[in-house]
Amino acid sequence: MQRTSTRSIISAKRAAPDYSLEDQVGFLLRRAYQRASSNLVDRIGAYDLTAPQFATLARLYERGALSQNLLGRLVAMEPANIRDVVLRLKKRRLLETRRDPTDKRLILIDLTIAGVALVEQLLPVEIECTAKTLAPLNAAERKQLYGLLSRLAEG
Amino acid sequence: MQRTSTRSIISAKRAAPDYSLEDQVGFLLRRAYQRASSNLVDRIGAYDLTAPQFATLARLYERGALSQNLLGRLVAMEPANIRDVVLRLKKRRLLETRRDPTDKRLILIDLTIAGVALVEQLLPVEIECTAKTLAPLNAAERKQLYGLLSRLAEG
DNA sequence: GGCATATCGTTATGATCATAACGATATGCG
DNA sequence: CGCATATCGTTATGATCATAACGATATGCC
Repeated sequence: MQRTSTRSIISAKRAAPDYSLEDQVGFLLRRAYQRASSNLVDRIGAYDLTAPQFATLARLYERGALSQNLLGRLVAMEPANIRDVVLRLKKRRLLETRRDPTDKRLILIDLTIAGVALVEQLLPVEIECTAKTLAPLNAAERKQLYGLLSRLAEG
Repeated sequence: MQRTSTRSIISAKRAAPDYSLEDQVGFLLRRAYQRASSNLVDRIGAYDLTAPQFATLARLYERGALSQNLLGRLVAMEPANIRDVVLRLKKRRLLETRRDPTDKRLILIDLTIAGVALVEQLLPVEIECTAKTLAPLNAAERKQLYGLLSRLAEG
């Protein structure tokens, strides 16, 4: 028999008619991202680089010098966050910063020679990691996934 | 004229033959997750709940009392992380904890009455948020996406 | 020129995340 | 029983994240 209690422990399972956590895109996306990150860190973690850090370096490699804010937008990071990433990479001398002479608000950021070398070394590794993450999918499915995710991200 | 310098600023754009950041699943997943989270926080942020917090509450609602570690596994969080989430939700009296009498290692966690009420209030909101995130996709595409993401997450 | 507005970078706060090391408790098996 | 092994929760460290508030600098427009 269940005794009446002032405590509020309620341990019954409940059925939510139309709801399941597994049906929420956010939850699926979070887990898939965990998997992708894990695959990447397994391979480039030895270089003490995280996925966002490598994305930052790769963007600079592709685009050349960029202002901090623009760089942030191009790797989907808020100003406060890209700042921290830049500081860490700068401390490791993978990139350098200088003031824009014509617009004193801007901090121009660019890879150092060491940064370029590291990116070039890790580009093929990153490609392998993506392949590993996508291993469960065939070519057609990968293409589908990319299209669907791009449309989601753009809203 | 470019003067020879000991500094290593290199601002040339570079073409990486087989690489594009946009082609890396991890990057796409990160941005899609940002979008999904943003949609959720827009709606349930007023309740001061984050997506992982709500996932935790929803899992407890669905399953009833769970040990902290098992709860963490069921919402894809490491022991150290689920601990912090539980502490925050406990402080707000949305869940309660007690020791398992037969296994002293375990902390059993369950929703309070207030927690149950909040979950029931927010379940339909969460469903709306998922719908909003999925808005760019039609029914068939949503089903595709779910299948693909599930296979990715499971590896 | 001068002022309203916008952009850039910074600071502060708080919540996720992953990882490694650790003590406490259970469990399996000889 | 006794010990090796496994599991649970904790602690510590460091990296992402988002948000809000703020000063400094540019820009647009009168």
